[in-house]
Amino acid sequence: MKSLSETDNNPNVVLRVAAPVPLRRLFDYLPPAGVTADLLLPGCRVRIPFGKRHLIGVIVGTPFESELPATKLKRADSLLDQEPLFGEALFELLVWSASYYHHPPGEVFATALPKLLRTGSPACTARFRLSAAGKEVDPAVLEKRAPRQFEVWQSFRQSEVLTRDGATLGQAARTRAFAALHEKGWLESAPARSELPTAYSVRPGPELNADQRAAADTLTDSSGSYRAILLNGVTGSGKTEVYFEAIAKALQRGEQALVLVPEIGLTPQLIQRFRGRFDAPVVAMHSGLSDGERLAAWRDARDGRAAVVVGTRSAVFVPMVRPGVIVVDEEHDSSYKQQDGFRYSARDLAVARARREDVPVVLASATPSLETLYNAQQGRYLRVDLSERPGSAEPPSVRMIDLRQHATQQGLSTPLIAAVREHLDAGNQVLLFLNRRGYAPTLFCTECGWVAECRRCDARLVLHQRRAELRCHHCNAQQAIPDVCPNCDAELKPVGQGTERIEETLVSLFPDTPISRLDSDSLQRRGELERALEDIRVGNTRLIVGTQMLTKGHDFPDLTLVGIIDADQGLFGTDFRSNERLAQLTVQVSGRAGRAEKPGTVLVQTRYPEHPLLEKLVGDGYDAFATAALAEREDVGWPPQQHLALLHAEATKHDVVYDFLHAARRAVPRQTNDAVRLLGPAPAPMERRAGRFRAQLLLQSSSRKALHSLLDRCAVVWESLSEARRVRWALDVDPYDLF
DNA sequence: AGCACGCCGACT
DNA sequence: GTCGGCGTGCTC
Repeated sequence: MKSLSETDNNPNVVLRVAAPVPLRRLFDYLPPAGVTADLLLPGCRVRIPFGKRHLIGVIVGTPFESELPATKLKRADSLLDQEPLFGEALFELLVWSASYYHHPPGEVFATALPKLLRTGSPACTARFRLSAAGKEVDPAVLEKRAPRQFEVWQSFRQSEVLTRDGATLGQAARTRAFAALHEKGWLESAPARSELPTAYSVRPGPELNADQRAAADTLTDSSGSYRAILLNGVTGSGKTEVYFEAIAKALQRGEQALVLVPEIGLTPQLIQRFRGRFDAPVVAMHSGLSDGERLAAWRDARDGRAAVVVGTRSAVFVPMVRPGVIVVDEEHDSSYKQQDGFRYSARDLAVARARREDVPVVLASATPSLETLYNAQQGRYLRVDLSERPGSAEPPSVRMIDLRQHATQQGLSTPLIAAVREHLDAGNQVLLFLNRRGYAPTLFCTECGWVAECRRCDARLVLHQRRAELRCHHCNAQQAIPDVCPNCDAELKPVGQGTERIEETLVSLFPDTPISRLDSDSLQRRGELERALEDIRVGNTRLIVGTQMLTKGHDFPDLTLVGIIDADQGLFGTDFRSNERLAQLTVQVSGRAGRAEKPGTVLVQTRYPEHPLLEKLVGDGYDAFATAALAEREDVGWPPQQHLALLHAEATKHDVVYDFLHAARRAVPRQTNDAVRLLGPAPAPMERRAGRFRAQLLLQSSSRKALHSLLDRCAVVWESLSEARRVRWALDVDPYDLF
């Protein structure tokens, strides 16, 4: 029998690996054959045998021994990286997020990595140069025999060291020629480049007004160490210019900037704006990238080739050699919360990352989330306000229209119609906002009361006149519009209004006015939104109706009137966040109204003008609304003062959902104190959706610590319940909504 | 999650 | 007689 030291060159090291499986534990392995312990660094990928298959996991630790007997340990297949994929701060953030969100660590790492890295692509851009043999090649012969190879060979001779994509020629030809040269041994690997620029170049920015200057100075004063800053500025106050200033300062020190933007905010125009301001490489990371593009952007960020990374939610996990500042634009936007799988908040993780990287983080919004306002109130974030609207004298005047007092025509009240006419006659533009697509939300039988309902959801089918169909907005099912009531053959009537119907009404009321509807139905193809916005910008479109798509976007130069067609949807929503969302939408849409010489007007239609939160919002503005809303949240025990976690489950069979949730509740140990309240199991606000029954168990606590210590103990138990196998379940820490 | 094993129903 | 349904166990 051979001694241990002969069979194993590092007997004392065990690899603790996060494997990409939905299990809340780590797996121990022996190091791959022939790999010395000093190469096995946390953050490197390893290929591992796992049951009958082979997976790629991430090393999270290298303890001296495993809790398991050595005989149980398998040997890892191979080490994929020579250096960790993440910097120390980012690595720690990932480990911490797995525990904070009580999510399987392997899935957390998998979420943080581009697909190609999950499947084994090299993390470093391989670099090559001509080998000794390659230099000996007779150019004339090669040129004659293989002109393509010659061309690639030439480019290597000129620049000495190149990446695979550095040579000339088109992609396919280049790859083939490259492979041929490599095959012949004429190319060899070159060492990785390590030098970083000491500064990225920046163009001079526009002149800032006093307000902006002061804000920008506060931001730049915070550079070099962690600080969370709420940059609160009304629409048009020039927030972007202010954080651009902070980015510029970072770039000048040779530091990178990470900018998170909402999903719909990352437009080519925005990227252009960044490229215009910074004369340094700007890379975009969003869902539209191919796998290859995504990996390239990831590598550029990690190696410091990218000075600025602008990305959506998942970009919060992009490694950067030398981060200098993190910005979260429109921090209140709900797209920062991932709603499936690893349910993280990119905004919250941006703050957590900034702390670990020891850099400032800027949360920018005209309508900050109540969480962020609360954090500012508590002194955890520094609040910086931008009150001025540069070049614009006055904020728009906001008034309510009491729908109980006025006649309406398809949802448009007489005073609203009169105001629209007045503003159009004055040569201005008008925008009407309604967060409901389609023609009518209900198709109703006038005789028997039948309504068209989705077979797979607890929801009504929405009538889409233009497409001549009934459509479910929750599962996307569609069907033909029946001519008569399927129940009693009587006439069917559309009830209520969607944007399509408002557009129709406007066409009949204002036949000579160019009208445009902006929602996801009217803008199916790429580029249509851009064209529609351009038509508005140059003034071809005078009257606009649309959904929340209108909250973001361009300047509408002649827009002087904004109408909120139905504020009541958000007033009594099932969700604790619905009034916050209503306020944010209203303020964001209203922000489009009014420019320098043309003050704006906002009209809000409601049946509840005396609703206290609406009154605050309309009368005193967003801040006053937020103060009142925060007080209300405190009274009822919702976030941000208290903390929530939601155990959500769904399945095609009703009973298995509740069986699981009851078992989960029973598995919660009796608390010594009742620091955590358990609510449910209760049906989700829409119990049946896309053919599945959905229910949830809500955990609520005033103590984050108590909530998390309960989850620490319970998550692994829930995971192992036999009932858990029959449902799709998810644990959502800090849920955004209670769907 | 994925993959194996094991135990009961309608089929060549 | 077997092909295959999904309940259950396991993954270092």
